[in-house]
Amino acid sequence: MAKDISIQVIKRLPRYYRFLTELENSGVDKISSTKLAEIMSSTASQVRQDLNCFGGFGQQGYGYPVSKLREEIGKILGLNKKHKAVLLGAGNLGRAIATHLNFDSLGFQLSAIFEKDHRLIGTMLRGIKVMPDDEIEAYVKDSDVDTAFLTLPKDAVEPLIEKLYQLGIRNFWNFSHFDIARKYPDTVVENVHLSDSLMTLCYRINERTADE
Amino acid sequence: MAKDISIQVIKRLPRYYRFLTELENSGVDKISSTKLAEIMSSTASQVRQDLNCFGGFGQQGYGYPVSKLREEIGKILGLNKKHKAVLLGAGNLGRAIATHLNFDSLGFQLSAIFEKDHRLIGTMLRGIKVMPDDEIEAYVKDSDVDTAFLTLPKDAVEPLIEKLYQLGIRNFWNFSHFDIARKYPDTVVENVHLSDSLMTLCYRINERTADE
DNA sequence: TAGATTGTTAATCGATTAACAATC
DNA sequence: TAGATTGTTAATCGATTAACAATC
Repeated sequence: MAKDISIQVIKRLPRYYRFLTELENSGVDKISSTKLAEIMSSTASQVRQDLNCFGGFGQQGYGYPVSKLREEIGKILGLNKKHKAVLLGAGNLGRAIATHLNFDSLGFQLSAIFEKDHRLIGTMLRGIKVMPDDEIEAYVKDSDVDTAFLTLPKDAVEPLIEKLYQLGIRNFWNFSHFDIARKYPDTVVENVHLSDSLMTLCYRINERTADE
Repeated sequence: MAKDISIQVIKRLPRYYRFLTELENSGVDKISSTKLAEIMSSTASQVRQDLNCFGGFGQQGYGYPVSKLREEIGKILGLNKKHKAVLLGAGNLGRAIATHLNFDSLGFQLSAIFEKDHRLIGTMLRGIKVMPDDEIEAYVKDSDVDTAFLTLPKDAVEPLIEKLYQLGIRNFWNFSHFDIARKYPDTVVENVHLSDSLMTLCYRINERTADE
């Protein structure tokens, strides 16, 4: 189906979706590529190119219908799906994710949480009881989990990842520095490297200061 | 100084840095662009182009000295600097960041933490006492803080951001959905949008599944 | 010296931007 | 109809890849 949309376009879709949601909530019902570009810090040309990758959602002489466009982008992203996911790690980061994100509207269903630390086992997060991490295998075997969220340090992910792979999990939201995609090329891995982001910030601050 | 290095190159630097650190720790003392490319899931050409943006760190016929290269990239990123930063929000996400990241080696010094929730005020994080958020102004005025880490929701950032700007803070590590750069074009903003990342994962999972 | 591997220029590829005809 | 704005093709720009001379 998808005729090779570039990753750059894909990475912009969540932002379109986010801004369109805001527009819809503030009662705006149509928007031009020019206005949308302004919000996106982009150009009208790029907006039209991006949206036309997926079909003509606009109307000439009028613009794009906000609500419809938002819905379409949601469908393209597949947010209506419910990929069953397990969260590994109920430390601060795991808890932040479990409590702040609304998985149901992001294409996932968080179905279980596992943790090694005994003090955290049995506590509740978003109505889900934190389970001991040696029960992962039994749990995943009996369910159709296809995704794992990894909020564990690299050292903890390393010995665990093979088991997850064997259990058939192929999709990873990875906060650790373990390079999953390199070891398992047939997986889908979205990395969130917070320290990389901070280093980039550092560079950009210094660059700006140097310019003056 | 910096002669307009593209953002793509900059975003790769933290990864080079990370892998070079690993190589150094495992006792490797030289590496070729070919080997480094393999680790980076890149090409030898790109590695050489990237590194040559900043000068000739390699030696023909030999390769790149791991330790030296790592050090140089650290300098380019400015990790030796210590930008004074305050963390706003000591919820799960704020605590995760405060406890997991080693700011000192990432170009920053976390100097204070502020929070609204009374139950968290007075608790310690990494040796720093969480302060009430109405003391931000007095604190920043007397210090040379130039950076803020924002782990608050959009609604909390919105009324706060003007104050931070007035206090002279121009650098933001922003976890909220508030669009700082759009309102204040003369700031440096590094956004971490976790939900965008998750939506991208969702798309890529569906795309992969559709291909089969 | 011969072999290896960089530094750097040139070629290719892809993404962004511009332009404009189509059309609401 | 006239005005506005999309859809889409063409032009430009920049990034990646390839090639090879320089050199350790």
